Amino acid sequence: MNRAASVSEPRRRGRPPKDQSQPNAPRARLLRTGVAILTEKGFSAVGVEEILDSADVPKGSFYHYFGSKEAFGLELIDAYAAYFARKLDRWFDDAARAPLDRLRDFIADARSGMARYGYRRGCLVGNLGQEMGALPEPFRKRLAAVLRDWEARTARCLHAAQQAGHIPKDADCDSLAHFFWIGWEGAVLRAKLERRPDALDVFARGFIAMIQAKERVIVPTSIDEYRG
Amino acid sequence: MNRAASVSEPRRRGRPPKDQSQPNAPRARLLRTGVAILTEKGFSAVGVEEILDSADVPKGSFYHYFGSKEAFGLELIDAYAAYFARKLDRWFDDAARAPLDRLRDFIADARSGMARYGYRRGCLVGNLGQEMGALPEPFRKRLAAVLRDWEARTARCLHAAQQAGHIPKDADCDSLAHFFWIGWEGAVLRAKLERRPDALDVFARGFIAMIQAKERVIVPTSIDEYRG
DNA sequence: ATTTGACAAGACGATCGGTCTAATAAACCT
DNA sequence: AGGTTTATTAGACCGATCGTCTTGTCAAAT
Repeated sequence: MNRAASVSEPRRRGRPPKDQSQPNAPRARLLRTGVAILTEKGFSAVGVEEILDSADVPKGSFYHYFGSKEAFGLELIDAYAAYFARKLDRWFDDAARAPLDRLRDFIADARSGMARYGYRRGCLVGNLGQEMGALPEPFRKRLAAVLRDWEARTARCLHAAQQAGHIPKDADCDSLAHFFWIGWEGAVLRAKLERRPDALDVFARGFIAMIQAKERVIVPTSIDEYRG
Repeated sequence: MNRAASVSEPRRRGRPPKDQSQPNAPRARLLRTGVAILTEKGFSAVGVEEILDSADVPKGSFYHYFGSKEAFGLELIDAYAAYFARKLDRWFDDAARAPLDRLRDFIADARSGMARYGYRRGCLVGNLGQEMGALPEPFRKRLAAVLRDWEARTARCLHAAQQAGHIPKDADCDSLAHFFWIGWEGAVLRAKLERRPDALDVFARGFIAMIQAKERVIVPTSIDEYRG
């Protein structure tokens, strides 16, 4: 509707916009740096200028690319969610690996990702979640939706494991995925606080053992009303 | 050594300090409101003035009672830790209840505590943990120590359950307590994000089922090096 | 060359952050 | 009472931050 037929368009006049899809176009740099800084410090603690400086983008440009700090924050969430969804798919859809190994692979990757930055960076979603009280309302829905999306992807992986007979037939994979992300965010938080991976390991081990247990461990809760 | 014989002291000169042990002496009010506001918004997002206003303490007084915002924050952690430790003991040492019921009681209490404020307030420790990158270093050790303390109290309760035969003999209660607090902080975060208690319920149920499982679920990790 | 629109530079003012100094209040002492 | 000592408060201070805006430069189309 709004940008249809961009191909046969009679070519707009004036300076054409930079190809902002280039991975180091200013706009993309701002998003990348923004994610890096906010995963470490959160939203309220960081001023736009710090991001500008770090991304080497002139201050005058910020409000050319983004309408406000809030709008920037929302785009940051989207960018992070997209990046992370790709990552999840990369691990969870790797048909060459057994489903539960895919989960283990993801966990190992996340672990080494935290190690790479000295356990100083956490999860953007978890970070902003904690700040909810100080954040503009639109953030809430967005963050909650992102987590539900990750849970859905995780649940698919668990279903695959179930079909492969690696977790019990009667396990409720959706609830298990929900449990996983509740606890995993806690583990990331803890690892960041302690600057060591122990929490990640403890939670991951516990979870994997738990889903393989013969006895039913998660009582399926009424997912019915579990909607945004 | 330092404040010995305060009874027979020859009475100091000058205006005597207000009795700051009174629960609504300015200093105590500042700590109370500080906890309330920071559990909602975090540290960096909140200015001292907001706390002063809300506590009805004049701005000039702040640096009479506390050396800086940072010093105030540290005291806040202590106050919260003390408050919470009392709460834990109250539930976990209730000899009239079966050990696992004590855990359930604590969970129910925390749940209704969150409900009371519309799921807008989380856990001070979790909140500040997320902000680590933006917080002065001293906070880290303090927060980590608090969590270890809570874990130790929880482990005692689990040991009692073990002795009562309600959880398997070979369960590693320390590791289980560790697992609990990793995930519980995640659940509080999630509940705050979604403004609903579901995450608390899901995690609590899963955990309780898990610790009762006959199969060993948590592989005891090397707790050896697990020191501040 | 000139137009057009994409982008950059950096000042701006309002506001708010944490901190500090000077004033006031409340006891005590002689 | 009048002066001394200490507790508490009022409000100034200065630097930072946020979002905006004016001005300038650049690249392509005409």
